[in-house]
Amino acid sequence: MASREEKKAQTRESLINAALELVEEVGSFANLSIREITRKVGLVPTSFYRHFKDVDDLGLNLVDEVGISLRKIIRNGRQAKFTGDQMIRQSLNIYVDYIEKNRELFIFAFQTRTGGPKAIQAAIRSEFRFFTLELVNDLSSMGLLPNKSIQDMEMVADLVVNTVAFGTVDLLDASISAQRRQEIIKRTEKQMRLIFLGAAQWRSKEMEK
Amino acid sequence: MASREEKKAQTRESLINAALELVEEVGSFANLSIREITRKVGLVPTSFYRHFKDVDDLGLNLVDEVGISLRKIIRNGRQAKFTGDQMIRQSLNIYVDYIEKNRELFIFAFQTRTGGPKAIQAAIRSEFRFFTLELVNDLSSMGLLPNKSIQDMEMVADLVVNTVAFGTVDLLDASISAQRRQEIIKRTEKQMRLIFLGAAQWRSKEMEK
DNA sequence: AATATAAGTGAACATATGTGCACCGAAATG
DNA sequence: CATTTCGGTGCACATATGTTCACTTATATT
Repeated sequence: MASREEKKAQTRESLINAALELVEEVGSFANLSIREITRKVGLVPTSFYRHFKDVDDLGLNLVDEVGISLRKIIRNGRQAKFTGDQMIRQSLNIYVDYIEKNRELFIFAFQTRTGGPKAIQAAIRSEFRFFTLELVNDLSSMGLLPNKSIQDMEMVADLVVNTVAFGTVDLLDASISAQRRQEIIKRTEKQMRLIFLGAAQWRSKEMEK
Repeated sequence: MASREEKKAQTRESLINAALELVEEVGSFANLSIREITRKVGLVPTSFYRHFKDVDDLGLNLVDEVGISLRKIIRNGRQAKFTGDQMIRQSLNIYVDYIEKNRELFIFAFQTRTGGPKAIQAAIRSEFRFFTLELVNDLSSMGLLPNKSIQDMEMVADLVVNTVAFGTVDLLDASISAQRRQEIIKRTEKQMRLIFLGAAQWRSKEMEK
């Protein structure tokens, strides 16, 4: 049977999941309430304090999960050695699969990036910053950004991350059709191709500041 | 002296401004309350109903203001005929000046784009969609995207808008230094240059789907 | 088997919210 | 000047919230 700490971990999970579902339903993390969350799980409000200090505390735990997810995506991308031409599409597919399996978590992530409690905003941004830096590593080790300064590599990686992020926001909208979904992915893929096309030519232009 | 309707318009403005300030302070539109807003203005809660049906109603009015602002930016950009090479920088400067003079409004805009009441989210996205389509017009009439299909022009315009939008989010952070501010602008400019560099080369690549 | 721990409970409180209603007084209207 | 309009007021109520505290009861520890 379940030990006490297993049981605890389990209701803790329930609380986190309830919070995520509410974020999607209500459309914002900012006004989640302890009572709302516990109600959804079928607990009494005071039980919440056995697991988290307050709602922001739970939020920071969500951010940690986002961080873990981002690292998994990077790892998956790395171990799947792609062939030059299909690399963009394949990487994108890995990413899309992953975020769709973690819909609510990424809705939370992209939402909290610009809204909600400042501490959580800062934490999320820090995770994305880390992700961007990892991408710089990968892009340069793959030889995709030859002869570029660190700043320029970061600039490109930043552009890539933001582009994909924006596509993601549309993609996570629950009410889109399968066709629209494909359009969004296609569009994002094109945008990434275009970025790398520009990046390949960048060196010369960089000078004329 | 002030007529009655002038007076009314004036307190209406106050309510809107108070709401915008609160959005910046608290970090989200989602949990603004009627009492909070009226308290800030120095009114009694019930007065709110003389101007808006509820907080979401006020929100939709804010979205309208965002729409107006975006149209002004487009217009400004159009009437300032730029020379090819400096075009990107000059357009960006116009934009940056404008959003910094309307800080709170754009914080609201970028925040509500992914969070908060769904109706408002939809309204904001619709405004940005319009902006993107206008940009398509401008880019093509400026001859910046020759020989491209409508879809591809939209794809590029979308990329430009999103890139600038992301830069904006960082830029509107109140606690950044003047130096950091310049870095962000510089980075965004580079990213736009890179995009147009890629766009110029796009035609050939487009085929190999 | 006796005891200690701690997840979940339930009642209670102070506090905050949305909103209806009757009211006031100054501006608009006739 | 008499009357109407209407932005702002003050009170009231129902409802929702965070958080405290003492409690139960199943699991761990001894």
